[in-house]
Amino acid sequence: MPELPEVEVVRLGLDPWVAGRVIAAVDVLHPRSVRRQVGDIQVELVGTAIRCASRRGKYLWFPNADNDQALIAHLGMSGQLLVSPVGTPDQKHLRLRLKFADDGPEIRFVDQRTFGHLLGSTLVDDGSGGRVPEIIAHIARDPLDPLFDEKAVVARIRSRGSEIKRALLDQSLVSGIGNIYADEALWRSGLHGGARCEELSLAGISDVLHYAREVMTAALAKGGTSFDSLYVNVNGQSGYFDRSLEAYGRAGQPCARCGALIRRERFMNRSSFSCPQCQPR
DNA sequence: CATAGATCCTGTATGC
DNA sequence: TGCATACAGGATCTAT
Repeated sequence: MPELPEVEVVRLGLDPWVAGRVIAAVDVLHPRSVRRQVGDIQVELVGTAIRCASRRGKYLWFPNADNDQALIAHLGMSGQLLVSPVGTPDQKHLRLRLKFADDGPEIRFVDQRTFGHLLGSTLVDDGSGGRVPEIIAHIARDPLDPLFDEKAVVARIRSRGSEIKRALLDQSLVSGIGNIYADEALWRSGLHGGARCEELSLAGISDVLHYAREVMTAALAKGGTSFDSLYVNVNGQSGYFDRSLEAYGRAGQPCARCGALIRRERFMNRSSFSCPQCQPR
């Protein structure tokens, strides 16, 4: 389940393999992986050089060096972007292949559950002198972004008429946080995800965001979180932050702070893990 | 407009 | 053993 740290690991791994390279072909092997693409993806991308690998929240994009277009990629739940030498046998769920004019290693999009996708997009002004793909202009800056405006985000969350966990997962408020890191940030805060935003103090919301940044930074330093082979870096290797999780996936195990048994609840059609003692409803 | 819920997908684990 | 069901969940779409 790639969230910000996992996507950043992928971005870091991809950057040296895409920067300056000219796309020679885009082989689409599964239509669902390009379901949001409107025009001909070949026409849009072939013959252009990639400038670098960029990221906001859980979205990646590769801006072209010579025009105002970019290739966007989202890993969804199970997407992988792998660097594969030409001739490497096709991976089981290979959905798309980027070939380059230098005949060097391909970038392959492998995605078991096909929640991920890629598409071309034009770049627009991001409001701070930078460029961002038009398609993801509604995605908020993430807590690791130097231009993340914490005060403004805290105020927006405070005025939300919903539970705090729902707000943390809303990528138009703050991006990059998914189910795992939301639960971890809430555990560190001692807040139950069902707490109403409008009943929290500004300082309390600020704390949750600090913890979110803290836990995602720690996860990034360990190469991200993965429970199985579905999340891997560009070399196919897994991160090992799962050993550091305090709440997520630990139902029935003792809370590291107080010893109470971590509980599991359903929320927004998915599992939430919390400590009944440290995080009362 | 803001918020809540349904929906897409496939491999693995579990229950009877 | 085999079949059915639950589960994992990000972001978009639809409904209220």
